[in-house]
Amino acid sequence: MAGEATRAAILDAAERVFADRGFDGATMRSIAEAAGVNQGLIHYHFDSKERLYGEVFARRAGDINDRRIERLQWLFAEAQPGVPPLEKVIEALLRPTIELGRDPARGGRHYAKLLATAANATDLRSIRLIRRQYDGIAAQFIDAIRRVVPGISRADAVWGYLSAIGIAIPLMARTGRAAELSDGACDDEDVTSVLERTILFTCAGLRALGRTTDRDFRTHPQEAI
Amino acid sequence: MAGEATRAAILDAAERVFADRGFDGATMRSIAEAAGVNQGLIHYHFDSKERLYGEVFARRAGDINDRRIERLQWLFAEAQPGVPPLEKVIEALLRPTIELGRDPARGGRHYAKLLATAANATDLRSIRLIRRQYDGIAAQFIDAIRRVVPGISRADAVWGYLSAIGIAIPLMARTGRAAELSDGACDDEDVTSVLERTILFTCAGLRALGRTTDRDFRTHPQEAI
DNA sequence: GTCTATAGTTCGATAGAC
DNA sequence: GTCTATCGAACTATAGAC
Repeated sequence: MAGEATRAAILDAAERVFADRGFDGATMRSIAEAAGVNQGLIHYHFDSKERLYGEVFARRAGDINDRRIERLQWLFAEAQPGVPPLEKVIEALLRPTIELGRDPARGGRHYAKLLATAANATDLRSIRLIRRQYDGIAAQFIDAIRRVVPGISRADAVWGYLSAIGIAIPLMARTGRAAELSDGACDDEDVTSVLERTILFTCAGLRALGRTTDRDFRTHPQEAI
Repeated sequence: MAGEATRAAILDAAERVFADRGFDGATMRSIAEAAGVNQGLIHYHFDSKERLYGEVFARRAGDINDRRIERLQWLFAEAQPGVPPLEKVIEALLRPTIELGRDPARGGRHYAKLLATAANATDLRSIRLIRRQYDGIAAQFIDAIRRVVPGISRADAVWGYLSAIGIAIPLMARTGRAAELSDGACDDEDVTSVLERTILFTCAGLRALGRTTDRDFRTHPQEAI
């Protein structure tokens, strides 16, 4: 059954081309060329460009989110009857994606670029796609943050979650911007170092939100800034 | 001289259409229609789609960055011989963009969406464009962070700056995701509230980076996480 | 399943009247 | 400056042979 291998080759090629040029910038011709097949065959396997795009996401997102949830549930199970440290929760959220973008063996690097682009894109197609794939996991981690950070409000847990994701997204894309702005002092590629700094930064931010209630903001807006 | 008004109308329309559909998704036809002019006139004023895109960015980026630098220099001048609080520095960085995206009177909302999309895009066109417009300001704020956060390394200042920007970018786009994930508890549109939380979160993260040196990371990677 | 060939659109850009 | 009209190229998708 050569069909499955062909499907995978097309998905790999599409992932790479979509990552480099975006949905509208990518062409079925260039994807076909990159996959070493002809254009008609892509339509045979995936119907339309739109569906192909969706399948590229679905293939990876399921895997990553499974690993995140697995880590998260294991953390809470092991910490019974207490709760795990915040650092571990944030690590469970961020490590799978950061690692995927830096895995030299697999094509995940391209998916990481693609996801980084789509996550902040404002066109309806991207927004719907991201929501479908990632809103479920967001709810679970927001809930976990609330259980682990004492005194944090629901709203602050949501803001904190979105901040963590906001920090992590450009890291996934490995733009090399940190290395550039630091004349090489920052190493984009070092998973351990990147992850440690991100976790440190994010947890400090979340705990600060937990220490400050909403009423403080509203009552003393001038002093709060 | 109706030419200038026409130019502005085309730029406004292009800003809106590019923000909604991206560079490749936007068409010269749709921009012309949105501007109330014909397609040929756009080429008369801006030569090509590529140049039009560049001019849309240049028009706003200069203005925003001027306001950021103005605030920053004023802060340091006023604090002499000391330095201003970190909170003020981060506010100077973030307020102009957050406000622009929420200004109901001007078209800045569309530019904010456009910038959010381009900032994390991985195609070469977007990367070059962002670097040209924003690398200069980045260097100045990284320098300011180093002067204001005691004990922070240059690398951590760069990571911290990029984290702050990473958090702010999705806020600019006003996707409504926070409101959605919190069942309305978070208000994306409230500039004051968004800015206060972001500043609180970011400053806590930066100070945490300042307290932890690089050597700690490398020596005890297990405990650090 | 995989190919070639092409239909049917839509694109960016230009020529030329006014 | 602004318009109409259109060129040539590129696009997605499909039809049909093998």
